[in-house]
Amino acid sequence: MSDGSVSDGPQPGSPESDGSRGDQRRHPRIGFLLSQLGAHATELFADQTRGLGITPSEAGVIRIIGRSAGISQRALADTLGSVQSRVVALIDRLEGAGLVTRTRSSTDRRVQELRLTESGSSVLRSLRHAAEAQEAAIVDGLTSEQAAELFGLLSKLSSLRGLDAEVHVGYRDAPR
Amino acid sequence: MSDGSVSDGPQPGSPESDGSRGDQRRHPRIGFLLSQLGAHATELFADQTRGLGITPSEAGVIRIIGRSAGISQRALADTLGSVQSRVVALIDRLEGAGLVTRTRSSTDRRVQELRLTESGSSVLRSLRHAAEAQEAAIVDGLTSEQAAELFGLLSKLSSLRGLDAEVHVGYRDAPR
DNA sequence: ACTGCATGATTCACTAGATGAATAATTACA
DNA sequence: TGTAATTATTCATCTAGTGAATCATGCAGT
Repeated sequence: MSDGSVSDGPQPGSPESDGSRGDQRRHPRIGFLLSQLGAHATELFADQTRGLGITPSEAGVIRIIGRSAGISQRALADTLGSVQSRVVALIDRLEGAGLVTRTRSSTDRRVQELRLTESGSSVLRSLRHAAEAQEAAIVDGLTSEQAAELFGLLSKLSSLRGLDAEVHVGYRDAPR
Repeated sequence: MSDGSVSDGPQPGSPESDGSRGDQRRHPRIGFLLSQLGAHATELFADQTRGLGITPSEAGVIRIIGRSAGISQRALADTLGSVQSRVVALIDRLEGAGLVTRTRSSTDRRVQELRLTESGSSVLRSLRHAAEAQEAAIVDGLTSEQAAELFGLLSKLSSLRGLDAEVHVGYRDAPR
């Protein structure tokens, strides 16, 4: 992901995309900056998970299982905003890598209870450290006042958009 | 893209991803917010391009050709941070849709000169309008002072990261 | 002019991630 | 009991993207 992919999206209106030259851009292009910086943050995060031998998706799975031990694959799919068949493949890999276990529920033998193994928990700890390091890297160059201001504005935007921080990004629009 | 994809990345450290409950989160999680809002902006943009019958990647291609009529596929690939073979497929589609033309250069018959057709230009105009509307939607709910402040902070972050607004996001790391 | 190398476009085989439909096992319920 | 819903799983398929190989063309040096 760190190489030259065409990367769908991150350019909702590039700066001066037309022939009208000069730096008189009528609009702030906050959308463009958000897409660009968001993609950048996302790729930094991907670099870090790659160092741990997992993909960003798998990192998300590990985080969710970490805070909801025993969750079913169905519930995991809902939380991710994904579908069951995708979760099967995801867990297949994480189970094969020894990070997650499947155990049939004793009360409902249809469901697989998902839990982190010891090394799964270790990966989760590494993920948290990586996230903290990344946070520090991102605000590096801003004063703490600026960082606080930025956080406030982004939080406001996020709540205005109805993006609940607890729910996954790809989930807004409901898997039909 | 608007449905439940697992969407790699957009969660560089979710809020309170562990068992330690309570809302005492030590870090602002600006990285998380940036990923989330960036993904959101990207998806809004994708919704708009979909309405025009093109993908976000194709929209990027149209923008570039629009400001550099006669560009070669090779130069386009470099600008996109992609590879020639990918561009072939992209242009195949846009040419088939009647938005772009290929003409062999008279001075160097290896190169294909890319230009927008009339409807290609029309799509480009629609893209610009869509981008403006999206910009308005994004800052809706912020005062103009807040919007200006946010723009300043995001610009600063962007330049700190060395993200040149003219260069595509996926291009930082050079296609080896 | 000839040779050899570089370059632009194209094709092709392959991969990864994702999606929806079908199926089997199990549970819930009328 | 029997019928419907639910969980996990498999499978065929799709799309985007990648790198290698190929072909035609241009160009520099001899």
